[in-house]
Amino acid sequence: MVSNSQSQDDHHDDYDDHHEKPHNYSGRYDMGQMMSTAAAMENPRSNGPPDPANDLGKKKGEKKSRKPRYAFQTRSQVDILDDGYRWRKYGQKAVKNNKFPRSYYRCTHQGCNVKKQIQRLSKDEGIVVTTYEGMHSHPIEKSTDNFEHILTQMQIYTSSF
DNA sequence: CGCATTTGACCAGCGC
DNA sequence: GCGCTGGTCAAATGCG
Repeated sequence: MVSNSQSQDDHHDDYDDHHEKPHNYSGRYDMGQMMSTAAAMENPRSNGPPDPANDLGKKKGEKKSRKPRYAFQTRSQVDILDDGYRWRKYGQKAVKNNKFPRSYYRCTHQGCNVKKQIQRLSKDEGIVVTTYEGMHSHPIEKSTDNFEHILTQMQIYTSSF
């Protein structure tokens, strides 16, 4: 898409930075298990015909939207904000209004489909916006006994305010 | 050896 | 109906 060096330099300027503060959560607790059984979620990608006679799939009874999204703005130099969970990067795309790429992370827990995306503000390179999608239904496996980490997070939150 | 990360390509949705 | 963007997956590679 960006490969084409055609029009893509004048429009695209809807820069809405109406980010919510760490205290503003507009959403209800919708367990992100909507796709837990996604084990059957196969991808008819490269291999076109996965199951020609298989028409039972696609039980899209659930709405793919309605996913609570929590955005947090943090002042940090690194985008790798460790919140105590294990994340696996599954993609990276560039944003139109941002010269910095956006990183997509996913929780590596079984049954935990929590997603997280980190993006930097082109306006303020020192600001990192972390958007969490879904909720964790498992304990943190990180050693919380490390006071240094706690202090780090405390500083982050303190800086945020 | 296992896991996490990287890049490219593909699909779906929406706009016009 | 076509084009475009965003988003996700898949395979390969590197590192511990």
